[in-house]
Amino acid sequence: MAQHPGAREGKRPTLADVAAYAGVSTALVSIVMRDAKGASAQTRERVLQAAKDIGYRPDTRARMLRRSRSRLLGVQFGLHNPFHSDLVEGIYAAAEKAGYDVALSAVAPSRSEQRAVEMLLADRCEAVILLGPQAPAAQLAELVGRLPVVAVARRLREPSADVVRTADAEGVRLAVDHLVELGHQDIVHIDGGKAPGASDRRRGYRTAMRRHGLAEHINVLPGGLTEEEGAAAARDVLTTRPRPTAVIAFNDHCATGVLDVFLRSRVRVPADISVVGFDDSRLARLSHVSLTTVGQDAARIAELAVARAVARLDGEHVPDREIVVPPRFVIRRTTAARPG
Amino acid sequence: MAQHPGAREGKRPTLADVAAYAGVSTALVSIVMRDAKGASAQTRERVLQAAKDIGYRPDTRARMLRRSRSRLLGVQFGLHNPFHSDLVEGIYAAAEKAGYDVALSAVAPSRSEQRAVEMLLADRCEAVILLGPQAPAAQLAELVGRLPVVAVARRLREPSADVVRTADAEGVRLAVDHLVELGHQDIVHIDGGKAPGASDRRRGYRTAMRRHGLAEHINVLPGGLTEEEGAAAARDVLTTRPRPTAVIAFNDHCATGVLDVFLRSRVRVPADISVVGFDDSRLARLSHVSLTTVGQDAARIAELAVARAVARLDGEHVPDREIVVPPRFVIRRTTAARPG
DNA sequence: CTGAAAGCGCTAACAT
DNA sequence: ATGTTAGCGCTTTCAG
Repeated sequence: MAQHPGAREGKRPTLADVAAYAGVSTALVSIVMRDAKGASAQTRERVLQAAKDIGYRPDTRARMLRRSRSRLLGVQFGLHNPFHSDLVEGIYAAAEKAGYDVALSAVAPSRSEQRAVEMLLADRCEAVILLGPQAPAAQLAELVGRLPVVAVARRLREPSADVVRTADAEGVRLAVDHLVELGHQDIVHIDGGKAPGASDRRRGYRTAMRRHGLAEHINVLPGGLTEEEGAAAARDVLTTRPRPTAVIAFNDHCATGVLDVFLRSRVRVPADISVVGFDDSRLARLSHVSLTTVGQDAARIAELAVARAVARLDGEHVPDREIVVPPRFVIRRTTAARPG
Repeated sequence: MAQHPGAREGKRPTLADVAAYAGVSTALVSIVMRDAKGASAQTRERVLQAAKDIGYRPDTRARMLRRSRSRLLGVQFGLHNPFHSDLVEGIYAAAEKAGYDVALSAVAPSRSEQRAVEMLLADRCEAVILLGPQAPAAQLAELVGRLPVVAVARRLREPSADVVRTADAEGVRLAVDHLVELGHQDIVHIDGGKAPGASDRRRGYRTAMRRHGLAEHINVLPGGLTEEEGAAAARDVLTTRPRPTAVIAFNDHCATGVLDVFLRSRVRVPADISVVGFDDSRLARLSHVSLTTVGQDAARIAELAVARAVARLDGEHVPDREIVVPPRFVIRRTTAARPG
């Protein structure tokens, strides 16, 4: 026996039902449901009770349709990316404050960015926020032609879309400064290949090293975004002579892989070698990891991205396409003075 | 200068616009857009071209409204839960095959299950799939009164909702069997407290131990779902005398915390002590982790959950409320023969 | 403060 | 094969 016989056609209660039940007009019910003014406290009460009685819930779709505004912010995010999860959480909060709903569309190995964005468009989102988009600039530009687009954590050279990102280069500079202060010279960078932000971080590393007169110690090892790639690179580090005394990894995940390999190889962190991550994700904060890292302020970035999207929708004058958020350097327990 | 002047009021092209442009009726355009029959190949071509020319995209909401079916499956998931990410990916795929769209609603520290479900209801999802819901049974039952509900990875004693879950108890039994075969006796279980599945896994552990005549070796340590909690429990393990030779952790995350502490304490895995996880998440598969674990088949669970939701919507006769998916035991490199 | 009525963009009968 | 038309559930003037 089906529990929801004809769930397909099942008519949920509508405004009209509530109106009939409460003995008022649909318009009045609408007013009450929207918390608009124009109804006496008494009527309001009665309508609310009626709605509750018959289990009425406003229909977002009909509402959107009528208002010809969806008040919907589309968010494209990497399903398996913890940093994106943090951002999404912040976006939910910021959007609510701004009076917008959020439509999520995930990108995964089996679901392309293209598809993800299509859904968002079909849902009539008024603007989209793309987290770490990999789409070619041309494609983004085309999208910008249709609606406001905010790209997060992705640099664009001729920004067609708005961009909110962390000052990647500066973040790495902070890391280098910190390590140099601790006496390190042989500081190696495990990079992120062509991931968003990777080239900036490489550049920041090289610049900072040079500024400290450590040009000859510059050493960029190919890495990646995953623990696996970090682990592989860490093995390279261990065979490098002279052996580096400090490692700046592309991100926290990568750094975790590095730590793991060092641990297994009886290389002590931070006594023998210091390790710095990037993101200040949950991972870095785990007490047994306690990773020194460059913090990206997910909450702030999320807030700014939403604010920017809303500003565009409100037709405000927006001076700059790009918002660069300064990183915070978080010193924990994986960095220490150079050994010896 | 705003790039989207009046983006608010900006009228996107509608069916009528396409119709006018192509010089046909809206009905015909509708037919073409839905790929329904009733239009000549020639007209079809012309309409499609017109749509492309003026950048038309069907409006999902209006479509839903009119069809009085949304063909929308609501999915509630834990934003920071990697296993849920795997499930979501599978659900996208399965839903598409079944001709449904997916509406995602995340649960996070700052966003309760209650809120998440509210959104799904407001969006007029026809059915909801809840991943690892923590809501009390009564609340679920109430929800079931409104629409078909499939709870994934959560046991219900008097299932009001449909349930798709892994045979947790059996999974742990497989782990115990494996360890006993390797000669282990002092096998400790780090549990998951009141997380979904935790009590089943505890029970499975106790039962299996007893069946092997190891009742006196039963030892359940309070743990949790996170690396942090796993790490804390691992410290307990190290102070237990006689020291256990094997650990079955609540899940892979927890096991990772355990591994980390062991590594730091110079306790070799698997030479000194064996470790087993649960989930077979990405984490377990990382080459440098290579965790022996009890695999939950995310793809299959996702598929079954969608199938069940669709079956309910189709008013099919469904014999059982509960679908229990057998676990796969995955032997990697964290288990070995008992030392000595 | 309340009600009647006109659509929002689309689909599905029903005509032609 | 194509056009006409009546709503889906809601919001929003505009009159009472």
